[in-house]
Amino acid sequence: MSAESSRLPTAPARLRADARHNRDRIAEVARDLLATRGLDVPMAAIARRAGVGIATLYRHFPTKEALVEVVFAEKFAACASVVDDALADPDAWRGFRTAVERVCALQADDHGFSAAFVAAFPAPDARERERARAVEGMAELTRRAQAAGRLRADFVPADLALLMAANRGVIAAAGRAGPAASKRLVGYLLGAFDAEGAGPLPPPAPIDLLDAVGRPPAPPVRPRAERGGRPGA
Amino acid sequence: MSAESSRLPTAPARLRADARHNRDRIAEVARDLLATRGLDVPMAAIARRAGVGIATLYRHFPTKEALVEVVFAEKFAACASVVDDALADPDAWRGFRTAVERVCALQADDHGFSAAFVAAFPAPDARERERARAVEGMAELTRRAQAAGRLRADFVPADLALLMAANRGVIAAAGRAGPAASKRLVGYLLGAFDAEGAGPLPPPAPIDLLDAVGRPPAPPVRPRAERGGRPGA
DNA sequence: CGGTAAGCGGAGGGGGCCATCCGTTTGCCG
DNA sequence: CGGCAAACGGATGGCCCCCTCCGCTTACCG
Repeated sequence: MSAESSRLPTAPARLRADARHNRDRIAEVARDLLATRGLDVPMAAIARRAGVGIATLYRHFPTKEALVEVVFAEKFAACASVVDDALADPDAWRGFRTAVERVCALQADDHGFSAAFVAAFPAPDARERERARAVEGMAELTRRAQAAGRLRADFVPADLALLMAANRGVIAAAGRAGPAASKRLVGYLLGAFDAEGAGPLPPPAPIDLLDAVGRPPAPPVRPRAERGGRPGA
Repeated sequence: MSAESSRLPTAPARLRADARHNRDRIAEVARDLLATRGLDVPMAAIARRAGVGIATLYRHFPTKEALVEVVFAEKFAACASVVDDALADPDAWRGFRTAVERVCALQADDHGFSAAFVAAFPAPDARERERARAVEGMAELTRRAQAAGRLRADFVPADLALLMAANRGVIAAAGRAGPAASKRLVGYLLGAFDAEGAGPLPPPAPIDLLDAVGRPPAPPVRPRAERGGRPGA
């Protein structure tokens, strides 16, 4: 955990003070916008809100992928540490349950997280290994919880992917209510996974059917030209 | 159910034979491509595959929205009739369960369906009323199933939206395995909804975590220019 | 069979996005 | 305080998408 991870070997390690400041500001803004509006946010928007030109943004992060990778690195780490915590729990079922809840909460708190979890991009090897370790950790939690007899026997690790995919869908649909909706979904599914039957449930979240089923991502205002009347006139 | 629904009042009711043929072919191709590749499929792709020019496509369907609306009209109807069937079932819980299963299956069979359910667009009034009726029908199924004591009391109609959103996420993530993954998710959730505890479960579907969490929609080949070495050459 | 309008196809306008180029400004070191 | 390289920013190119315009073809009707 040194203050700053190593940089590309060819790049100069020292940045001018203003450059460093801009870089940090860009990362900060990107974190916010990516979490709020997802991966679709244009680079130009990030640059503008950071108060820098587009060129500056691209100088610090040669591609959008690179920016996303950097921004979500910490989320990765959080995810991995959640799994580690869970593995340390002596109660296998509680460990499994809290790991699921916390990972799903990470997903819900950050619109871009899911999409960037694997970064969608090649992903550096180090990150890739970290991811693999987290996945293996979840599989281990699954085995333990099943051995403890609390997780139903027909549960398979792929069901975790199912869960996360479902969670992703709910978050995308619920908008502002994402975290609440996610909690309720997870509550239902953990109940379904539990060999001993259902427990209490998080409260319902106001999620609309239109959203559930696929309202367009962001139809703010479409002042497109009139149509209908032929151009004749 | 006349052979052809009424047309716009200003448009000529009679089409030339070739025009009619082309229109049908376009609709057919659009059905296929929208179901397979989702709403993102470009109009040009539809036109090309239908063997017509882009202008022809736009002459028959003045906007992409209009095309999607027409193409998914029948899916709407199928959805509504599923609810009607379920309402006719004397066993309230079975009606609820099969309605959920069948609607989710509709979603799974057609990538574009979710996104087009409300068409994302204003949607004609008739369609809008149909949709509202279906929603009300589902709410009624919910009440009956709860009255029968088989659906847990803390279930709320919004949980149906939750379910469909989750289903949407799973389908988007599972790709080819969408229908299987959807079935398993629905199996879990119906188990969680059931006041009497879990039943048997559909088999697991091979869904990868990368997909669950947000692999890019379609990264076929990106032969983009090299980067990495600074432009300094 | 011939005239006419309905129908056709492709080029291109307009917009959004990612990424780059180049003239200008500015922090840094002596 | 002066000079230089590092850093800046806006304009720009390329790509993809939706949609429209316009000259040519072809089905239909008398």
